[in-house]
Amino acid sequence: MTAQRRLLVGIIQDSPRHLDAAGLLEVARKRDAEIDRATVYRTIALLKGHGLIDELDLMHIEGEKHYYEAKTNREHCHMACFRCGAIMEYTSSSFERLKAEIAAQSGFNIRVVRLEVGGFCKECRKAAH
Amino acid sequence: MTAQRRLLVGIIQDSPRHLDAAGLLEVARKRDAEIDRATVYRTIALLKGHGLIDELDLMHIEGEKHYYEAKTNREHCHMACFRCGAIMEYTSSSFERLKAEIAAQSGFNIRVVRLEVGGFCKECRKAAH
DNA sequence: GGGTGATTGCGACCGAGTCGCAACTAGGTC
DNA sequence: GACCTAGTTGCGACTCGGTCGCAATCACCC
Repeated sequence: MTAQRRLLVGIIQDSPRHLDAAGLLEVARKRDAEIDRATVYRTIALLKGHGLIDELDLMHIEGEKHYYEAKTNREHCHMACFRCGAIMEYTSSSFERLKAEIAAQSGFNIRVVRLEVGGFCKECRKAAH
Repeated sequence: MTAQRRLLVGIIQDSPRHLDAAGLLEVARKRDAEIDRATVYRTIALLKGHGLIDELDLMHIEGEKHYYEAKTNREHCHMACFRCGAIMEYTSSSFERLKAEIAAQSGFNIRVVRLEVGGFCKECRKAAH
């Protein structure tokens, strides 16, 4: 447990928005100017491997970045609006049930689930071509 | 509609396995040695934009590649085994219902849905630590 | 068959992520 | 508290998936 790792974990847990590796580095540098890109990537890999954070693509709405969030106890999906870029979350017990169904039917030992939706949000629907 | 596009669409539709851009280029080159990397990427972007193909990450089991498949009429999810690397598909009406539920509850106009699962398959469960 | 807007191939480029290595540090041992 | 060592960091070079600008070419329409 190094100072760098404590810092990065804290940032991910406290961040209100989803951060990508570059964003995480940027925020971390404000508190530790010496922290390196490689350390950020290595810490992300470590946390991911231990199942402490989830990786998101958010439908690649903004380049090929990967975003990270602290693992929550409730499964939720991410919805990305192709027009305004808004990211919304949706939590549902149906999703939990589907996950259980998949595990039961396939015999899979599920470690990570990622449900992402792309489309147009309520506000942008009218304006969408 | 150019010969290159026809070729690429045909390959994606007929491929038994999920191809990434490099794999697609490789297969395409067997029938048209002149076809270029950029054309492959541009065609993928075109088809994706028209909603004719879906993009998959398959939980980044093998690097940061993106895989593509022709859009099917039934929603299905992809399960990737972290140990043996097998990719399995799972089709379920619960998934269709969840999609409808999300659309109804959020007011989202859903264009793309991606459900990916990572874990250990039936055969690898015993061996998994 | 000729014109033209879209598409291709090419090469240079970009940016996310990885790797090897030497310096450093956490935290266990005496 | 000083010492030791395995593990971690910072760094710079590198890989690789994907993009871009441009000149040549092609598909399609009249």
